[in-house]
Amino acid sequence: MSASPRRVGAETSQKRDALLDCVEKLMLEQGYFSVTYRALAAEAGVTPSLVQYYFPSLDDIFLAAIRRYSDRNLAVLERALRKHAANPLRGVWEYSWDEASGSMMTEFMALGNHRKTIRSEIAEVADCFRKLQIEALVARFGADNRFDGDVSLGAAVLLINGIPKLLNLEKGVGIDTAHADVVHVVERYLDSLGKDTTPHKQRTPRRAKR
Amino acid sequence: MSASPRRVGAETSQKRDALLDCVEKLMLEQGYFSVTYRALAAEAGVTPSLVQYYFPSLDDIFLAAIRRYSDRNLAVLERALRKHAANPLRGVWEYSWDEASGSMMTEFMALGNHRKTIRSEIAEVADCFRKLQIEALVARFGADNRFDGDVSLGAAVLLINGIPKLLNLEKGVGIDTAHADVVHVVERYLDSLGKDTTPHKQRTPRRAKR
DNA sequence: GTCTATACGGCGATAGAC
DNA sequence: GTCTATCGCCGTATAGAC
Repeated sequence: MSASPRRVGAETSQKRDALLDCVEKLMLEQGYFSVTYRALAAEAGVTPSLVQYYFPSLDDIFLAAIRRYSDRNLAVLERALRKHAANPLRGVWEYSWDEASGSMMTEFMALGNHRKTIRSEIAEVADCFRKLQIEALVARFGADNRFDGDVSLGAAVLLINGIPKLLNLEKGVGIDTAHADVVHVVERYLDSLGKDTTPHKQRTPRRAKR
Repeated sequence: MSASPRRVGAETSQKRDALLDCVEKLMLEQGYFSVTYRALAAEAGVTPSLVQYYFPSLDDIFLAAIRRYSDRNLAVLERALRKHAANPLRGVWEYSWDEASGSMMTEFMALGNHRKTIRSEIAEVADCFRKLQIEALVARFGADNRFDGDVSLGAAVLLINGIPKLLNLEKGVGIDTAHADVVHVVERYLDSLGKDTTPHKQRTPRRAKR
């Protein structure tokens, strides 16, 4: 059907993979804005045209980068959940913290703010990761558990995932007021969950309405 | 002392203010990436050179925009805190939600990720705003209050401020799973604070260690 | 399948003319 | 105080060499 004459390098190419390594390096050291065809080519010691041969547009570069990065992260998450099967929220916390400390994800999210294709990819990946996490929580606490009688599994995942991101975001603009306090609070809460033999402890006896 | 020959338009100029209006319009409608000299000039009906006359660099544009925006927001925060003097955390919540829903602040934070001058300005503004909020909490709960026996005032401000930002960030990339749940949880918690006549209610009797 | 040379229009920024 | 000309980047499309 397509009549496009444009030719693109194979995904199995070693050079392509080396280029993606350089993309990550540039993103971490100088931010996504510094990833240009010319800069990337210089970093990898190839011509800009070769970069374009493997990645026809900048979006293709970032898309490939986020996919490789997510695949790696998926393994990390699965390991964390397996390791903390008895207290999966701690697994979620450890993973989220890990992910947020490297600033790759922050770069991707910033990118996603302004590139439609990146935005969709992030949404898809995040959805997949969140489902995995909820699955682990359901296995441990039951599908309609509510922490403290109020907080649904989905809400807990969102918060435990989001807090490290939030702190990292603030750190990125030079703020770290009360960060240690927040970490301390979460840590204590996670500890209290882990010590129970019952699936979960409702710290208030009343039952949530919905 | 300075020998810079560069000449810059007066800050009191009407044209300058009109340009800043257009900056906000462009940022809200199309994102900060769309704010270019040429686009801004076209929007305002002037020549690109005139824009550069008032704002020698793009940073000057964004800096002026964030300052005008923050000044306006400061008034909003002060009003919210005054309105909810009996339950300042709810004031903080309402303000934060308000601020996060318009995506101006998200744009600025994304900008701050890659522009040093913007980053410093955001940090300064955020620090000022946070101090105001903590001040209001101290007046109501006392300086060393800890919600639920664990959460310091600073941590509470960070979380209540950050959650709307977090949800907004996710919404920006197309995710809204469990958002309603989180909002519901916070709302209920704020309600529980407001109904007390005592400064705060410790939902668990035990006292935090530190 | 790999790789390159070249060209185009838009960009931020500067120097300097009116 | 207002505005133009110009420079060196950028993304990317194309045409074609090996």
